[in-house]
Amino acid sequence: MMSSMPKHYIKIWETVLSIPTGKVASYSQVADLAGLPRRARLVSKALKSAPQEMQLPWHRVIRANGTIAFAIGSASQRTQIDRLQEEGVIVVKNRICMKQFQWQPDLAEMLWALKF
DNA sequence: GCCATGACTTATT
DNA sequence: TAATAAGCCATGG
Repeated sequence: MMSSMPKHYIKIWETVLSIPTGKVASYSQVADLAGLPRRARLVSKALKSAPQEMQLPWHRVIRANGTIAFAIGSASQRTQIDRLQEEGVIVVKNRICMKQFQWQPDLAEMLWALKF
C-alpha cells in the first residue's frame, strides 16, 4: 500500500513541478532528470497516482516524439490540450513541436533538481 | 515465479 | 512520415 507511493515518485513529482509554464518535457526526460534513467513508464505511473491537491502540471509531460499519450478524443487528452494551449503551447493534430516547446533546463536548474 | 499490461522508447523498414 | 518490432521496467493476478 504505502509501497505504491515510493520515494521515486516524490523525485518525479518534484521534477515535473520544475517544468516551466509554456514548456513540455518527455516521460524519459523527466525520468532522466529525476535520476531514474530508463524509467519512462514509471513516470506515467507516478503522474497517475499523484494526489489532486498537489496540482501537478502533468499536462506538461508528453511522449518523446511530441505526441500526447492519451487516446485521441479521450477526456484526458482534451484536458491536456486545453491546458497546454492556455499556456501558449501550440498543439496541432495531437502533436507539439519539440524544437520549439521542449524544456531545456540549464546546468543550474539540473543541479537544483539533484538537491545535493 | 510466470504472464499480461501500460499516460514509454528506440531502431528499423 | 508512418507503421512494426523489440526493449524496457514496475505492478498486479
